[in-house]
This record gives sequence, C-alpha cells and structure tokens, in this order.
Amino acid sequence: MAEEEEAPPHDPYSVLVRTIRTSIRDAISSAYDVDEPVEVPVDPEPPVEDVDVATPVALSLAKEVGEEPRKIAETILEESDLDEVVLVDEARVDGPGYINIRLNRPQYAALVLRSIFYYEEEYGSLDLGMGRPAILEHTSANPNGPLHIGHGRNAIIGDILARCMVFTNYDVEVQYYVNDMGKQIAMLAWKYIKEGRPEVPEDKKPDEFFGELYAEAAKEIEEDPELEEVVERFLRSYERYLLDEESRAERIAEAFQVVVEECLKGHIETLERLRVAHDRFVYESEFVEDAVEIVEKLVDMGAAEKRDDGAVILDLEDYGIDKELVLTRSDGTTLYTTRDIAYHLWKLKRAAFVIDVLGADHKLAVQQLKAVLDILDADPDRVDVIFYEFIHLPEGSMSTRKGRYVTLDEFLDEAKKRALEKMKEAGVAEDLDEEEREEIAENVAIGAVRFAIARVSPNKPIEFDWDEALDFRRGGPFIQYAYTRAKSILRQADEEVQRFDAAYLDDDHSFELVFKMSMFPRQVAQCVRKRRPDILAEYAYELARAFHTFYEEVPVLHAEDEEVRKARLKLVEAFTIVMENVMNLLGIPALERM
RNA sequence: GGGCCGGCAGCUCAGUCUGGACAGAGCGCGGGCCUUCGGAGCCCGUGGUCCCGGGUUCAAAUCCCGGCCGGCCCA
Repeated sequence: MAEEEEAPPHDPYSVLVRTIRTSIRDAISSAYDVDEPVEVPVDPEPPVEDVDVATPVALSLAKEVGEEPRKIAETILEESDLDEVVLVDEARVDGPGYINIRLNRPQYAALVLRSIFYYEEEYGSLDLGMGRPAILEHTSANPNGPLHIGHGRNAIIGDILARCMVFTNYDVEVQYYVNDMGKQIAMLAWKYIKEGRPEVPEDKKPDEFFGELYAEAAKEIEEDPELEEVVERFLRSYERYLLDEESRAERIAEAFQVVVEECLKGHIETLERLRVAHDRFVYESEFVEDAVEIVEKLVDMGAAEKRDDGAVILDLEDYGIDKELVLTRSDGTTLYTTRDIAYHLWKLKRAAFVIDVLGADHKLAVQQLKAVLDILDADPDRVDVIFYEFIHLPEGSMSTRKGRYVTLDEFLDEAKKRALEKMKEAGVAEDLDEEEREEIAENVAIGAVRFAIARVSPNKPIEFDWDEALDFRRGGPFIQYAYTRAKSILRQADEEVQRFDAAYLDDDHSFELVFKMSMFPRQVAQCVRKRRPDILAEYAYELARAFHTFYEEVPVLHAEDEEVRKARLKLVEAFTIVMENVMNLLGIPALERM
C-alpha cells in the first residue's frame, strides 16, 4: 500500500543545510560548554575533490573552547549523528579542521528532482512577501529624448526585481514616474512652439525626433543665456496653469503635454521590445497641489522657514545634511524634490514597501527626501532605494543634452544584426522562413542586451564597449543555447518517462547539475533580499555552464543502459523547468531553436 | 574642501555584508575535441604585489584607521 505522499520541500538545499546545522549544533552543545547557539556556516563550493559541502565551524570555535581546531572537528563528528542523516554519505575532518561532507547523491538527487517536478513553474518561489503590497518604481526617464543604455540599466534592474518579487509573493505594482514638468521639458516645449509645433515624421520614432529637437534647444540656450529666462517663464506658467491660477497658459500647457506624450510613446515602444512592463504611469504634475499643501504644513509645524524673499527652505542639519533644502522658490513655484515628497507620501499610503531604482546621482536628493518624510512622520524606512552607477561611453558619460548616447533601440538592433550573422555562419534554422529567423534573432538580441546589463552589480560603473557587451560567448545567448540544447534532446527522445531512479545520477557532471538546480530557490531569495539582479544573472550563467558540461560529457539518448537513459532524460527535463523559471525572471526568452 | 561608490589576471567581472583550505569565471593567448544528443559548445594549459601603508586576528581580498587613483553628488 502506498503511503500518503508528503509534498516535497520548496527549497531542498535549505533542508540539507538545516539538517547539517542542527546535527552539528547539537553535537557542539553536548560536547562543549558554549553559551550561545553557534553559527554554523556552510560552504556549498568547497575546493576539495569528492566533497560537496563543508563547514569551518571548528576553526572559529578554537578560541572559545581552547582546543585545537582539528580536535574540535573530530569531537563534533564523534558526538554528532551526521552519519545517520540520510542526505549525508560521509563526513570527515580535513586540513586545519574543516568538516567536509560528501552527500548521499542518490538521496539528494531524488529529493531535488521531486521538488522540481512537484512545483514545476513554481519551483524556486518562496513566500517572502506574504502577499504584502509593494510599489516598485523604475525607469522614470525624462521624456525629452529616447531611452539610452543608462535608462536601460534602470529599467532592467527594476524589471528583474519586479519579476522576482511577484514570484516570491509580493503584491507588486510597477510604476513609471513621468517627470513632465522639469526644466528639460520646458526647454523642449519652448523649442517645439518655436519650430511651429512640428509633426513627428512618419519614419521616425517620436522620442528620437524630440530628442534631436531637445539637443538643438539645449545648444541654442547655451549660446544665448537670455533664453534661460524664457524657459523659466514657461515653467512658471505651466505650474500656475496646473494650479488654476493662469488659465491663459493653455498653449504652453499643450506644448508640454504633447512633447511628453510623444516621448513617452517612444519609451513604451522600446520597453515593450525589451519586455519591460509597467502597471501604471504616474505624472509629476499630478502632485503640484499636494506639494503646495506639504510646504504649508512644514511651515506650520515650524520645521520649514519662509525667508523674506518668499522662498521656503528647510534646514536638515539634524539629519547630517549640510545643504539646506529649498521647497519653494522666491517666485512661489515648487521644486522637483517638493513634488517627489508628495509622490512618496502617496506611495507610502498605498503600499507596505516602496522601492525606487535611481541613478547614483540621486543620492543626496534621496537623503533629503527621507529626512523630510521623517519630519512628516511618514516612515522613511519603508522606502528602499536601489542606486546604480552610470554607464560611460569611451567618449565620456552619456548626455541627452549633448545628444551623446547609445539608445536602447540601437543596442538591440546591433545585437539582432550580430545574431543573424551568427545564425547564417552556423547554418542554423535554414529550413525556416525569413520572418521566423528574424524573430529568433530578435529574441536572441533581447536576451543578449538584458543579460549584458543585468550581470554587473548595480554599484559598479560600466564602461560600455560594443564587442564586450555583445559577446555571445559569455552572455544571454550562452544561456539560451543551453536551454535549446536540452529541448533538442527531449524532442528527439520523444517519450514520456514516468518512473526513474535518481541513483543513476551520481556521476560528477550529472550531480553538479542537480546540485546547481537545488540552489535556485536560495538564489532568487538572495536576489530579492539584496536587491541584486546580478546575483540571478550569475546563477543563470553557472547553471547553463553546468548543463553545457553535462551535455558534452554525459550521453543521454545514447546512454549505455535503459534505466540510466531514463534517469538522464528526467534530469534534462528538470533542467528545462528550472532554466525556464530562471529565464522568465531575467526576462531572457527561452527558445526551442536558435 | 565634504559625502557616497568603485579599484582583484593584459581586458571584463564574481567573491567583501556574514574573516577560514591553493583568490574564482569569461575574453585573450597556446594546445586538443565534429563516425554519438546542435561546435553560439566542451576539455587541458597560460596568466594575479586582490591600489598602497599600517592595525585587529590563530587566520584578512573580506573587518578598522590613514593615503592614492577614477566616477557621481554637494560646495
């Protein structure tokens, strides 16, 4: 009679670690007199042949206990019940006192595969968010030109994080904050009117068109500083218009709105191509009234001070910020930061967590923002900002103003071109028609671009280089190719394996793959907790590498034995499940053919 | 001048939070693997004062202090 089968663990690696920890901890407390529960670090990649996991715990205990580390390790092993743990095959002491553990590979492989097949597309998903609402804001580029690769970094970091948070049960709303009333927009609106409100040419993306217009405007204004005042007047008029104080400014308001909407249209088109989605677009101009109220409140509280010239300023020295914050200019208009405070108050009311993805140049502004939120008793700790460093071009940092940038569209186009060349060179997919080949190349391009940007940790500056960014050998295509190879095996096997014995997966390459797959839930959790998409990108790469090695070294369809063949087919199938989940989180298209 | 971030192989980067075994990958360079599942791949080799100087520790790329260089922000 079959027993009632228990659901397998969501996170087999954690089960393993917990078992080992408990066993060692118990051994320590029964052999030694230590007051606090001991931290037992577990190393999943010990540098020793035939060892799967290890712990240096005996080394760190040496001082407290006053014994040689090796001796401590031996005592721990004697006292512990590690040899009775099913997942452990052998535990021994090596080197200066490491406890090295070889796993019971058949047992562990069986556990891992059971989890993967049981949860399938949910494998890797731990309940970190418990359904709590979160607002994640990213991209939020000024609508005065096309998105360049710097914005791409923002969008991709934000998008991967959003996908990971949804996957780990956060109730996420992704927002794009449209900066529709900054000085840059005023410059563009001015130029737009000056040029007689030109239509966007048919053959041009609107953001590209207005980006060029903006660069021209910036140049003109630089050459004739008197125009600065004209632009300032535009800005004032628009803000008063929004507050119903100056209804005559309709023409100006309309110019603002046209340029913003057109540029935004272009942004969305690019983002869709890159598979980046937003749930909601929030406009800065919606917060003008709230901003005014907040300033009044801060003055009433006595926190902010109204100077003789009419400007309202806030002293933040108590927060370690020497620079005083201007909330209202002497002409009565509010500033970006003031409206940003209003926006954040609004977000905090609607969600348990607020996450922003911002360039490193916003660090001071965020410090100020958080200080003000604290003054307003609005819980700044619930606002978490992910900063990323800039992407530089060989000729300097990117600038919309100077018209010096590599757009995301160009980046994708170049990637696609190279993918097509590669396909031709490899003579791949020749039986498909032109359109299908284009589609594959486009998907390879998306994977290449997303991976190139995601793989670098956010706080590291990137020097952009075409050949390096589009190196298919260590990039998205490498990952996609692993998946494609696996799918190709499954297609040819053309059989549905039901029962199999994981004990046949104990050779080094198969087991390495099993072990890597078992790390997936943990990697997702790390990515969410540390807000570091690069962790997941790195993991995807390692998983792909483990598969490529397995593929080259271990025959599946031509396995020496029918039972071995079945087990390996299931391993390949499990790999496609895990890899598909990883790729979904990274937004890298999974392809049957490429 | 102040604040934040980075500096590791010729190049691009992991590892630093939570200190532990010879510091890991990829590119490059040298050599091998297409009579077996797709060579956008695999294997072997080459290559490092972990920016410098002190300190803490049995043990430092990792922690602390002081410098240097680069980026960003503020003045």
